[in-house]
Amino acid sequence: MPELPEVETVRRGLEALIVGKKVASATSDNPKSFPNAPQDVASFLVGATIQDIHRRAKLLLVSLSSGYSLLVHLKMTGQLVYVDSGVRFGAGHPNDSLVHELPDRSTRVAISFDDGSTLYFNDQRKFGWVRLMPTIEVPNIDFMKKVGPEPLEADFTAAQFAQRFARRTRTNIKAALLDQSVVAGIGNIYADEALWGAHIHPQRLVASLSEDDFERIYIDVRAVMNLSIEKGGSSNKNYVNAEGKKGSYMDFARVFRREGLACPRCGATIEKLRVAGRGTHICPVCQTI
DNA sequence: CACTTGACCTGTCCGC
DNA sequence: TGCGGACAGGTCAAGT
Repeated sequence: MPELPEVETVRRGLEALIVGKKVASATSDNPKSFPNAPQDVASFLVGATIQDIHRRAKLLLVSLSSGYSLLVHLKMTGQLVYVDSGVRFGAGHPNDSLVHELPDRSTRVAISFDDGSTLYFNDQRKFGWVRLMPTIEVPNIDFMKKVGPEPLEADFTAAQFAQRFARRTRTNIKAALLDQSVVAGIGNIYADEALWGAHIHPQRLVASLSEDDFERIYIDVRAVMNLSIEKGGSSNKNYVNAEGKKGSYMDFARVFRREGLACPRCGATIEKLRVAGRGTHICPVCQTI
């Protein structure tokens, strides 16, 4: 599911909804989804107050007054949905059949607050996870040491962006964009959207790209991600924000999941191929090898 | 090291 | 209507 814009949308929602709340109880039915739940929940989660919500790449970091943090990775189908009394999951979506009560069969973790509200971690495919660990240790985890820079930071330049690819010259640009250690937060949707914007074919070898090519990719990565955050992210299927509502970026997508439709720039028919093991969408006229 | 592929899971869709 | 296979927004652990 969620790439940087979706995780950032969830982060902003949670910031408004749960900061300052005190945890009353927490349950998990699936050890894979919350591995250290049994031993640490009672000691470091229950009774703690939510202090703030940060994001690094696609990872959410919820810091607690106990000195511990809750780390959440949504992977492909994870959702964090806050439910106040009386609010139903999916409410507000045009398709009424999506509206139902939580928890449901994809609920893996439920964290309840002392005001009666609950935060649900739902994850159909069980790839995502929640982990509790001391806040002071967070910067030392492998993820933090390996992950690349945040592409939307104001001081992140086109030259720095291009430099990050120096290590990945023998592969294609799509695989390199998806590599979280190069630049953080880009996933399958925004890789395709940005490469279309930059007129670059996803199978172009990194070594063949010019400074000018990198600058166009840099500009488009930032443009599509900023637009998506503004639109509340992309909802292909599972993604919803912290209030259970879908994002609308897919209404603005130019190539992603638009195979068979017209390229909005030249009118040619958009094609789907497989690059770096992922479904990949291109305009065969605008993007040539 | 850099690179590729398959695995992790559940659900849905598409062709027979 | 049923069944098998491909595929789905992301990482990992293996292999070369």
